[in-house]
Amino acid sequence: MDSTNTPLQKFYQNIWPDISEETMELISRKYTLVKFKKGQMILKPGEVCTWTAFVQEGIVRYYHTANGREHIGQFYFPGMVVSDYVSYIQGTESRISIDAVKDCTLAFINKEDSEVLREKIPGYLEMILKYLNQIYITNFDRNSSMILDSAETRYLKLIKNRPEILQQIPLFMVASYLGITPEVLSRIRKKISVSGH
Amino acid sequence: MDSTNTPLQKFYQNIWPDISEETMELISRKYTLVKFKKGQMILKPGEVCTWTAFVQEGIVRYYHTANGREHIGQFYFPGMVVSDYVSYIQGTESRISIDAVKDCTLAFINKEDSEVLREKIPGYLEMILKYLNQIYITNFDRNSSMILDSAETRYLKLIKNRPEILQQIPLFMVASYLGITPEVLSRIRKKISVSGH
DNA sequence: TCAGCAACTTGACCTGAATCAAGAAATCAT
DNA sequence: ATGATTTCTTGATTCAGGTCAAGTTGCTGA
Repeated sequence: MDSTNTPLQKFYQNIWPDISEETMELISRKYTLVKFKKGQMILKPGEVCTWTAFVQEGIVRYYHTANGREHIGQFYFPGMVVSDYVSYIQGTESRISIDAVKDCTLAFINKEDSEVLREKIPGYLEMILKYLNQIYITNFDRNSSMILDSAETRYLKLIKNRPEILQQIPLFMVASYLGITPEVLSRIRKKISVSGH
Repeated sequence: MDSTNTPLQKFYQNIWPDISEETMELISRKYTLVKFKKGQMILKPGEVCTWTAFVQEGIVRYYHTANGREHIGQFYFPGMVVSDYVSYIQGTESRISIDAVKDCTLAFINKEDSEVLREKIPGYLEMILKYLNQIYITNFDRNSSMILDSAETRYLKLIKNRPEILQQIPLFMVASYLGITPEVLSRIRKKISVSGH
């Protein structure tokens, strides 16, 4: 196995620039790789989420189901961390679903192992805090946009800020992520392609 | 000054049940009380937020301004922590406003003093993490509700989960917090008072 | 390679919430 | 107290986005 350069290791080296070889090694050993086929469920509502995972390859999403319709909350690309953090913290039954948008490989670590790392590795807690701060900002911006911006503005911001989503995710899922129906997204795209050309 | 029982101290004792007298004393000394009159600005857009504060007394809100309209993001009651955490973390100019909904007293601590506490007090970082986890859940629930629920459902949940808001905040601000106009809130209330009796 | 299905588009119509306007009720300042 | 301002309500109308229906396009798998 290539000991550098995996998305997991890139993540740690990025968020924790002076991380030592030994620490990186210690962390890496706690993770277990699991592959999922496109469409396969990773977490179902009602289950308790006792893990967090890195996307090593492929794409994952989480979504709510309400009135028989899916509302996608986030897409996770290689290098990103995925979990139902609410269920994970509280130990409560998950109210969301997580599944594979494309064939993917995830690196899992369970709660107990995380706690071991937290106790053994000085600086691990700081790293978690730093990560949570990043997530806080990402979530804040996304939620602000949902409240303040029109559907068209949200779409334009998505093109600008997360073009990989447009390139790699089917439009009906992009629509769900934007909080609109596929029909409305189709009309927005038509309008922009006309006015923008 | 009464050394127990202030909202600040209740907060710490609650989130950190086995906190020592000395630690509590050390923390308390870093905070500075400031009073604000109803309507007075506490943080303006463009300023960098270098502090966090406890509400000791009164009510505070944060809001976005877009297209000349206010969108209230949160109300803070005694015992709650208020800050522009995005600006605080990143050191960037704030995009939100914080002001006093009622006359209030806040206990401020600045970023440098927080960092001193973080270095000196074992367990302080764990406490911050625990607090951030709470905030994560609160925000997640609120944002999910904004996406999944109708205006009426959001109002009914507010009555159930945060009755103090209905009791102490003018309706036009409640409407803004719910993401609707005062007219729509008025109609929802009328409908419920008819059907509910 | 082509049948079958899923994704995307387009049109017609509907609906929840916003907007505009105008009173009524409550609150505040002098 | 009382006039002025702010908040709340009600009605009429508009609008962004949703719904329903019917294609079209494009992918997929034997």
